[in-house]
Amino acid sequence: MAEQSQYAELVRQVSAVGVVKRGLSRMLPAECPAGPAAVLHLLDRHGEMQLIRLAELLAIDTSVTSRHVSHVAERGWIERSTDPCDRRSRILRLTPAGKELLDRLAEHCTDALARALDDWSDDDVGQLNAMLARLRGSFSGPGPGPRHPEVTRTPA
Amino acid sequence: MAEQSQYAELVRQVSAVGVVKRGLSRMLPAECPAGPAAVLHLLDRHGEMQLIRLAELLAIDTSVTSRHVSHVAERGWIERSTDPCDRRSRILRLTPAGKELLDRLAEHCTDALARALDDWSDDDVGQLNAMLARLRGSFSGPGPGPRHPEVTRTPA
DNA sequence: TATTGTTATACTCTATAACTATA
DNA sequence: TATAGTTATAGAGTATAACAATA
Repeated sequence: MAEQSQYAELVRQVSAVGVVKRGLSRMLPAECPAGPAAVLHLLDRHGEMQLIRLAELLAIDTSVTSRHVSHVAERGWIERSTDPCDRRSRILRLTPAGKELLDRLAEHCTDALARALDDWSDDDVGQLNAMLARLRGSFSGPGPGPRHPEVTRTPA
Repeated sequence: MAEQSQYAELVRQVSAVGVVKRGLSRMLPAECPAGPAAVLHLLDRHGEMQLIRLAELLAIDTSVTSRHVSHVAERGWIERSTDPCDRRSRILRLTPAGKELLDRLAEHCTDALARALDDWSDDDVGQLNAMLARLRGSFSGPGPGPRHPEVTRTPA
């Protein structure tokens, strides 16, 4: 159990991760922004899957996932085939073109990250990855609690 | 210097921090979303300052900062007084009402975080904070490199 | 009736660019 | 001319709700 000042600092640090995200986004081509890129990455890493599972891995709503998926499907980077076992669902699979794009992005991002993080050891990055994964786990668990209650509002 | 697989994982982890950010946002009242809340927090922590300095601390554009500041100023949580030394700039200062709101938010968030992170030690949180700060530093430095170049685009 | 996926709508956060007022 | 701040516009990302098709 940590102290309150640590929590406040954590909230600030998490908010400020936005700068890093935007930095990473700028490495991506306009045609394939961060959301769609994450779709390609997960399909490559975990293999073909249904949309609902993809949404779980992305930790976002299925409606949003559906749009990202449409984006990459329209460009031929993935294909959607109807599941013969359950014709409601569609199987999402990376195409060779998608794999090519992904490899190109990975290479490009690696170069840029290697420059930005040249003083980070492999172990440093591994530790940060582990802590972020743990943080996410702590938040997806029983839920972070209810929405903030009543606020004494100053009239607009 | 870390390996490529670690970088790829880092990109995913950073993207996925969004879940945590949204979890934190849900703790906030509708009247004071995350952006404005960060303004209050920084003014409390660093004392009165100009908008341009606030934008630096938030690591966002001054135009965006200006809107967040207007949001909290309209609700009486901060006051903007013209700097007598330089009448172009305005001094931003937390009001007692703003301080009250902030304390209420801090208490509420601390409770929720204490529940979500009950198995994190003070040291764990401190380490994560330090690594996130370092990560941000690595990205604000000489710049993460140029935008992604040409993409062999599949016709839409 | 429940589930998979899609679409419509709205909100937050952000950047770029054009503008005002002051230095 | 340059700087502090504001506003207009646009884009990415998200959630909620309503909907279609299938189970």
